[in-house]
Amino acid sequence: MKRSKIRDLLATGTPGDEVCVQGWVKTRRDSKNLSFIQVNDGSTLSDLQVVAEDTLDSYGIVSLLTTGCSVSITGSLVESPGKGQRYEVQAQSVELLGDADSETYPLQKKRHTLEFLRDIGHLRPRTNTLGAIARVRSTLAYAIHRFFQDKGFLYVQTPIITASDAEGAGSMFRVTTLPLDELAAGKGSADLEEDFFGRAVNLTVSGQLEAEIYALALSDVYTFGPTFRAENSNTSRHLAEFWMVEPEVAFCDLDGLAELSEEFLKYIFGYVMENCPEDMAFFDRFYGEGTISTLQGIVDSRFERLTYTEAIDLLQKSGRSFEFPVEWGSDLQSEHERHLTEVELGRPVIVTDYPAGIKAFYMRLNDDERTVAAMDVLVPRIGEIIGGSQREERLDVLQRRIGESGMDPHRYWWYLDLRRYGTVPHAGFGLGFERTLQFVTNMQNIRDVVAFPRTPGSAEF
RNA sequence: UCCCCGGUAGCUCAGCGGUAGAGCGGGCGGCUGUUAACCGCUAGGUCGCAGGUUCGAAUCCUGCCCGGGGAGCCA
Repeated sequence: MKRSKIRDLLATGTPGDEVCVQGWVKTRRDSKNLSFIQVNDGSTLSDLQVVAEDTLDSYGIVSLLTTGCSVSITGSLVESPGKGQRYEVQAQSVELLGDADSETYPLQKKRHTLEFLRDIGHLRPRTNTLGAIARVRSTLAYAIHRFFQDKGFLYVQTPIITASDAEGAGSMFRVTTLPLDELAAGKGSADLEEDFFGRAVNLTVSGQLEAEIYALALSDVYTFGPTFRAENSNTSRHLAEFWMVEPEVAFCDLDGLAELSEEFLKYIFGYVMENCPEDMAFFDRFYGEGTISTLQGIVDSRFERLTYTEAIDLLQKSGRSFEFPVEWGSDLQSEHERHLTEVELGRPVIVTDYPAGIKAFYMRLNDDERTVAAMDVLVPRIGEIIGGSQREERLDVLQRRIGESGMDPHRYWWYLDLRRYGTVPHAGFGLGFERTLQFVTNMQNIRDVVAFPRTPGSAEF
């Protein structure tokens, strides 16, 4: 008999159907002449309740089932007389596929802390929380592709190994085939020309520069791939390996980019709420009431627009004392960002036109020569969720900005060529995928919204 | 990297100088169309590691390791 997913059975099954379900036992409860087996197969948050009567040939097997066992069960789908579920399966046969010794199996039929679950990364996707995250994460990724594909954006795969030191954004992971053990032991000297690529290369910290190449040929593109930062940062919002979404749009200015980012966020949040209602209700219930209403509020609101200068003004007039001073020319701290979006406005805000001195060289210089056409999208509870800018498309200005940043223009020869030949106004932004997922699910620690977190000193699974 | 908090049974924690504890989970038994089931019994520990102080250290001190929260950096 063909196996059915529990999700499909609960959604479209009809009483009387002969079905086969396969999955993992969550719990088992015995009654006088029967046993209730909660089975989950990951297709949905809900368990399926299987009722096994002691007249079954395989009842001997049933009495051995413990949390974590994998099973294959055939029976008939019936309306459940009990509370808590509409349907259940009246078992005809129960097969044990894989045992799980209850003395040693780490997952118990009780709630575990997220910290403990991180230590058993190979088993934690079997929990309600990590399962829900996996489903929402997959749906969110799909929503992102769908949004851009529907708009005619091309999905481009930018390199993971790269020689371009994009924007000097922190430490990079070096990629090499040189014999590090021997070199460390003092045998021989490191010769870069002997290295695999004949030069120093690293794992990418951003696909933006390469995405610009394709935007300046195919108009609208986006990347969605892994990104690496070797920063020694130990926080609930940082990973050494994370995924980033980076649209790059030709013939687009800062206003157009702001419009795109607002439409984008509303779309993906709406898509997840519509397609993962059960998982989202779970997060709302167990990880903070208001998770859904906050998201819905964002979808329904009009994002506020503020220039950086106006934002500074607003913060200074707020009369509130901050740990870090508010003054024109220094970057907004997360306490400032959260005050703006949560207290002052109560909805998402797009802050634009930051001082040139605190932003990257490639951001387009405004006519006032003091600010650049940069934007951050700030949302309640998280702060910055998107950072982007209109790019500097004027060759002479870009050359000057590279020089002022103390960088070597020769290393950016191809980036400058894009301005030398057929340059056009263009703009793009970067969205941290895991941070977005954190925001959607209300998970407090980024290590719980990625399957296999890479953080300083930790890469077990 | 800096600041703060923590590491005791499988899990969550109490104990904070004088013989190692609870709840949950596990095992066994009872009861029951149950659903975080319920009731009883029971097993289970290098008190993170290494030094030190003390008659005596889970408890006090030092160093290290690991985890969490915050900061910086950012996405």
